[in-house]
Amino acid sequence: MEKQTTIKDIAIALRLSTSTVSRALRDASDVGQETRRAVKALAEELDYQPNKLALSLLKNQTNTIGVIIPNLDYVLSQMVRGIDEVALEAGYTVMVCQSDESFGREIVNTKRLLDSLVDGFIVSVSSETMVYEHIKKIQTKKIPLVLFDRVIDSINVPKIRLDNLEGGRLATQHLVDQGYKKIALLGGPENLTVSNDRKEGYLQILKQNKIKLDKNHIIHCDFNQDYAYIATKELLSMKNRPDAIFAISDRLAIGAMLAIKESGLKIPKDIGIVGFNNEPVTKLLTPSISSVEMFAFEIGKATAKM
Amino acid sequence: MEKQTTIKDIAIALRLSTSTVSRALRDASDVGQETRRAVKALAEELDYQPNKLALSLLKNQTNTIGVIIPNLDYVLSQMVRGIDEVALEAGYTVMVCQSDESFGREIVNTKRLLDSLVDGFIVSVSSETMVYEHIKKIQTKKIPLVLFDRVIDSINVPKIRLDNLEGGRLATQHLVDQGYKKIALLGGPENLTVSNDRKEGYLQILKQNKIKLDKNHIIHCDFNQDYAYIATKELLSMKNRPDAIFAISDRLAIGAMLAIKESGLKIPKDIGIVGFNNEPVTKLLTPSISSVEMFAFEIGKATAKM
DNA sequence: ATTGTCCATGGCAACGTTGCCGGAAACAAT
DNA sequence: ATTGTTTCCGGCAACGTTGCCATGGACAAT
Repeated sequence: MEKQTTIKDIAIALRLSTSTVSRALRDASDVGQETRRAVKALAEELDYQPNKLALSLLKNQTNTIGVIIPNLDYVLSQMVRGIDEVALEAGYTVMVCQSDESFGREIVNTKRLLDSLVDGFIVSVSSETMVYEHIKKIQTKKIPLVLFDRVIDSINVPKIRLDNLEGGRLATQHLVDQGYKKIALLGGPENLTVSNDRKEGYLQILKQNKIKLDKNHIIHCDFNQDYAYIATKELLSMKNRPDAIFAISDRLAIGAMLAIKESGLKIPKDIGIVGFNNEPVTKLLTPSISSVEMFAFEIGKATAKM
Repeated sequence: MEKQTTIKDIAIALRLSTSTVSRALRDASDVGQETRRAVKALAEELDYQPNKLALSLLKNQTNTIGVIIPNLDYVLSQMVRGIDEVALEAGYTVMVCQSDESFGREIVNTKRLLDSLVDGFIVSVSSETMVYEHIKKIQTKKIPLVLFDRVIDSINVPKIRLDNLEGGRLATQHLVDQGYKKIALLGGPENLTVSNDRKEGYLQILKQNKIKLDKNHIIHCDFNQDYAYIATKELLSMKNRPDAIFAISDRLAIGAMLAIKESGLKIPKDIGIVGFNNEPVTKLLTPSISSVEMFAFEIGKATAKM
């Protein structure tokens, strides 16, 4: 790392003071025509880049926003892309940290970003996260914070998420419409609002259609394809085997389909399935999982704007 | 954003000098037992966090590494996860920027990161990138740089990539072994080494097996599912229709399969297909695309270590 | 000739931290 | 009593930048 050319270098070369150079560079008033020209020319020649660190220190503002997400699956990637986009335009840079669904990592990440003095936080909590001290800490420091996708109800900040309740209703209704009667739910971790809202929608629709619920047909598992695979195997081996599955995310749906395929059952003849999230690959699946639309990219954009 | 408590605050409260407080906090020598205890206690109480900016300015070191990638598809996500992992352990934070396959964006991003004074760069160039001034600039500033996945041959820096040549050979051989004779290539942009190496492997295997090549069977397209879909349609409508397709990435393979499915042809009876990259969803496809294994995560780790 | 006004520029402090040097106090050795 | 050696601490500069105030010269108005 070579040392950058500084304002001082220019000042010395031109026998000026740093103040004058600073003003000349910023097109401020109170600078002579001639000097201004000279300064700018030399700056150009020496490839002068203002030192952001010094500025940040002075202004106590880093022009950086920290993003903490549990992973980089398709949906979140899209969101991040959206965030990135608006941040770029607004002159901010984003620091993305993955908690990898681990609570400990999430803590470390917030800590890091916190003392990197980011100007704002955008967080989607990990599935392990059940204690929110670290999040609250962000608040007490009065740093802007937005929660997205996975949201914590008990914390009072701007939140962005899908209408998961409605989504859950739609997905379930879709299966009901196709005539399935014993619809199982492949859910996420029980503490996640995303998952619970979708589940609530599912329950509502069952009730509305007077379908009796077999409690064994509700399985909670991690957001993990392999887990879903195992869970589905279990579902399929039940005496009262479900004839349809509502998987709370596409990733889970994929695990489920693998299990179904292996069991020799046919979709949708023997068993129906519906996912959530709308990853593009799902188009491929035979028959296509009817995923609920969700414009992650747009959502990311909206989040970042705040 | 509340103002952080500084070393000065502690100094004043304890009627000490900032130097002493600084030393006490860092467990340096030359500090009395008693003072040290007092300082640490107060620091704890006031929740003191050292200001990284000030430190960075002083040391001219930000403990940050910049990552520029064209997108966040499955493979790159995995790589980023790997990078993230080692960076975390090493006490670095990563700034991920997506160029979105746009040359302009890539330039802006490098510029941003450059004057954020990152300590190192990890770059995978966009598919549009054909001029490398911005990359060279990183070099002239003597900032550590590693190119990965998509690599530029003409630049002399550490590079990390798959053995794409061998990968291309394996994939093609796989199809040959299954008895296909007219193997088409669905390639990426022509300026990308990744793509070209795989293509080279493909050509080698055809030659080795004395399979004559129909030049029309080689199609270059963007790394884009829709484009692959169109290209495949074209392939399928040829007089001399290929009986197998080697898609240079899984994403392209998916596009191709969509087109095939629509045409009513059956895989693998009527037409064979093989992808690259090993996205996990490909397990699902009937029959599974035999993707060449690639441990993106490990690769990301290796990259970051350098 | 004195005063006032304007313009261009320089000087200094500040942001939060550390590194280096100097110095006071306490005590031991001469 | 002088000198030396510790031990603990404060002062100052520096990192690169900007904001504020001071200062000097030129020139016009009195």
